[in-house]
Amino acid sequence: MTLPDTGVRPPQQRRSRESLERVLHAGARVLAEKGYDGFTVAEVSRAAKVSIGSVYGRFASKDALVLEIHRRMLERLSEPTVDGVLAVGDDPALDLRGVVEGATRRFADATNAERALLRAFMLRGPVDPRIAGPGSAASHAAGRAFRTVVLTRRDEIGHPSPELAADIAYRMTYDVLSRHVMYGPTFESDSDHTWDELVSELIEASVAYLRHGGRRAPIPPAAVTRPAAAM
Amino acid sequence: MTLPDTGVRPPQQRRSRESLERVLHAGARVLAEKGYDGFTVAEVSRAAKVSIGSVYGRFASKDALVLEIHRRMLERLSEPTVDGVLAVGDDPALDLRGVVEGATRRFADATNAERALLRAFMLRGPVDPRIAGPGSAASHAAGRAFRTVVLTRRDEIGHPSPELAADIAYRMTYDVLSRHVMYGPTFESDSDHTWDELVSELIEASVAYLRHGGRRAPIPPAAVTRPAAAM
Amino acid sequence: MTLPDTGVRPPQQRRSRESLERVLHAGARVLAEKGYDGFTVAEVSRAAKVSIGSVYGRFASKDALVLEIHRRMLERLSEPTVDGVLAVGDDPALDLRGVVEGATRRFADATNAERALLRAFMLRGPVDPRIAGPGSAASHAAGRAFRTVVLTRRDEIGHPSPELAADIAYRMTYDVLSRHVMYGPTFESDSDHTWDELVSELIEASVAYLRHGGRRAPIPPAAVTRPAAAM
Amino acid sequence: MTLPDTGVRPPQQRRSRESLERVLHAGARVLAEKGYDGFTVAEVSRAAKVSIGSVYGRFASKDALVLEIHRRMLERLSEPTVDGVLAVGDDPALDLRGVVEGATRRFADATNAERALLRAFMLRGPVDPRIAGPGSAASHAAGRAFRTVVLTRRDEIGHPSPELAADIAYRMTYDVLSRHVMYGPTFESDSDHTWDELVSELIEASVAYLRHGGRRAPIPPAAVTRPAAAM
DNA sequence: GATGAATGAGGCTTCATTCAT
DNA sequence: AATGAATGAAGCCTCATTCAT
Repeated sequence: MTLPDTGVRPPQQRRSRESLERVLHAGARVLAEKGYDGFTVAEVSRAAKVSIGSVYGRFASKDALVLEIHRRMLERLSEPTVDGVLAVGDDPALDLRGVVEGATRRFADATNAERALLRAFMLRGPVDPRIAGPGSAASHAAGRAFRTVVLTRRDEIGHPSPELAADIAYRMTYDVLSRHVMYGPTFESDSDHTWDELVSELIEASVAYLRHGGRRAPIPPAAVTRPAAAM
Repeated sequence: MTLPDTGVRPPQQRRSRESLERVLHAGARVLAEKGYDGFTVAEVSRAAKVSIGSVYGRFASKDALVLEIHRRMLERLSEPTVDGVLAVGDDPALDLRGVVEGATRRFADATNAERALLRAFMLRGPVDPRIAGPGSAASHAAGRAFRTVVLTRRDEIGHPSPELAADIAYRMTYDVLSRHVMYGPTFESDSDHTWDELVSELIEASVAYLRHGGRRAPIPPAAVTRPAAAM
Repeated sequence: MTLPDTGVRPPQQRRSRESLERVLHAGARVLAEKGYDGFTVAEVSRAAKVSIGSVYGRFASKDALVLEIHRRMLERLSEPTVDGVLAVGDDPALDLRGVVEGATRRFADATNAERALLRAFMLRGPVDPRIAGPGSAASHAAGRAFRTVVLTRRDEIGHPSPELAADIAYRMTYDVLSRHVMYGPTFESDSDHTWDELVSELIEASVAYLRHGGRRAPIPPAAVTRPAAAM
Repeated sequence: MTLPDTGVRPPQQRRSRESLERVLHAGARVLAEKGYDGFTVAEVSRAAKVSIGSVYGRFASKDALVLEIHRRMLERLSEPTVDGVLAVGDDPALDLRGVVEGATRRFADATNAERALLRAFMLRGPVDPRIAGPGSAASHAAGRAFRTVVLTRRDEIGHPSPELAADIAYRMTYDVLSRHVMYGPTFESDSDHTWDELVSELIEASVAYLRHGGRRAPIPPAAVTRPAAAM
């Protein structure tokens, strides 16, 4: 995944590299704490203890700074997530539940690690395609990895279209966790699940859906629904 | 659910009431078409063909206008959704799949009907608690209805905590559909499902999860996983 | 000559028209007194005793204001000049000197009337084609009028190419007077001629050049130079 | 002609002198290519491949650099022009036309050689007296030389005030050529004369004006104006 | 009441100049 | 001396809100 140029002015001295990092960290902090609306150049310059001119010495514009913060966050996030998820598939001891659990937890951990920044960018994405584009690309990559891993246990999948099911399972996971990041634990529903509970149940839901999801014509619903009752 | 005062100045005359409605509709249109960033008082006044002064004659502030548009959207959305969802539970012919399908489709239809406005408010919510509060309350109400209905088919639920499962199923539905509304069909994953496909699979996933989700100690995973194989 | 849209926002109330004029006059004053460099929106707003926002209520941008001031100056200048110059040609009593004198004086008077503003715009033209374009067009129109009038006395013109000579005569007049406007009376040369002296001599020079300018092979220079001496 | 101190810091070492020259040349290039607006210290430092600090090591301020570039341009321009023009007067074989032609061509060549820089400074002069002053002085010197030479052929001058006529002729030449330099060939008038054509016609105009210009009392205007008609 | 003009704080950006390294 | 990073005043522009008509 190639990320676009974000208008960063390459530093030539040590002092300048330090200040560039100071600005980036301060910017991320401001973004995380005050959101995109509170992210003004003056505020960043204050937080970084650097003059406004200095910010512009490193970044072509406010947008360039935002995009670079975003780019770096994705860099921290994307490759490790993809690699981590793919690695799960390599353990032959794991059944479908095992790989779903592994992949989901890796993904959830990565997401959780960048909660605060992700929140700001997820709210900005729909307004700015330069955020949405790379963000979406990173999610696509993670989704491909998730599907790849899940489909290695294809024989355990009962859903008539394993590809579709794997995709939907990824979306459910991505969307529930994203929403948790954006709005907190109790927005949609008043029961306050911890992040770990949420993750655990998403795993359960994915596994159940992959195994049993999708209406299959030949099997009468009742039979599918209550196999245990038949025993 | 009590909604807070939103700073609307009660109109005294018929002409006033008409102009108030014009402003509200134009405001909703602007919000839907140009997003929160494009929602300026001047733009609304233009769209409503009403003077800026008149807007302030009806609403104490720009925020008051936004909140009132939000309040009305929730009004259109909330009660019908809750009632619709609850009504599903009253049909004794429906099994668990039936009620999940009915409840999910009612909810999805309602959400879809307000896509454009919802999009703007969902992006605003995390920044403004006066949006998030009522929005969350409305979602809570819908969630309660969903759970209530689903739990009427409690005997079909295999998940060890039916309440938890019903809550999670609602969240999955809410979050996947919300994200679709906010970011479009291909943000998280590159396969482009239609709204209806998405809804159908969410139903499948919810049903599978409710029936089979949740690890239960006594039952060895393999047995649960592949009952069909035993046949 | 059609002038381009300059980004003026049409006023709808009397109050607003007044303020528009106030801004335009103040802007012209600032431009005349402090030059283009001193022409800041804040300065204009101060001079017009109007808020900065008000300026932007009338004009889309600082540039739009400048262009409108320019447009109006050209409007005051161009048509009257062209008409005045052309009218000179209609007097049958005038010989070549007469029409050159009339045309030159009309032109000079018009130029002199807008000295201060012309100065600012002449310095801005080379940097901004939106100034140079209409300015040049206005000069072209005046030049055409000048040539038209002069060429009605074609039989008095000794220059082998009357069209060329008329054009050059116009340029000399335009350029000397423009430079006087831009730099004052003593820039190029230390003798300090009044505007009227300058105009008178430009007339003399034009007449002499039209009558006797251009080397013609058959006529020996001496003969051309001093016909009077032959008498 | 004494030129003022321009704030140049005298270089002590060879390396310094070289860098000073680099800055001056780069500055002139930037001024010529991007105009005064594009002339920023950062741009010059880039063009000169010298640090900003070094620029300030050589010149007290941006203005000091500009003034020094100006001073040097005048140095290249002024003396050679004056000497060249004066030399023309020494050739006894030349009549009035001859000296006017010689002086004008020397002057035009010199002007043309510095077109690009002259353009920038001519636009700056009216704003900055430290540019206008020396520039004017140089022009005065050239004007004096021009008049001196022309007046050596005083007996061929028909104008009642030869001094005035010589001065005006110089102004016409200076102003037409300057304007050409500043605005290009077609600003005032749409016919596009080459530089050489322009120079040739300026010579014709000057000669004609010197010989025949100026109304003389004894000769009745009508007689002068329309001798042909009398025949 | 209705209109839309007026206000001005606050946001982004540039660039001459200073100064630590 | 040389480097280029740091500084901050000053410029342009937007927009929520007020207020004269």
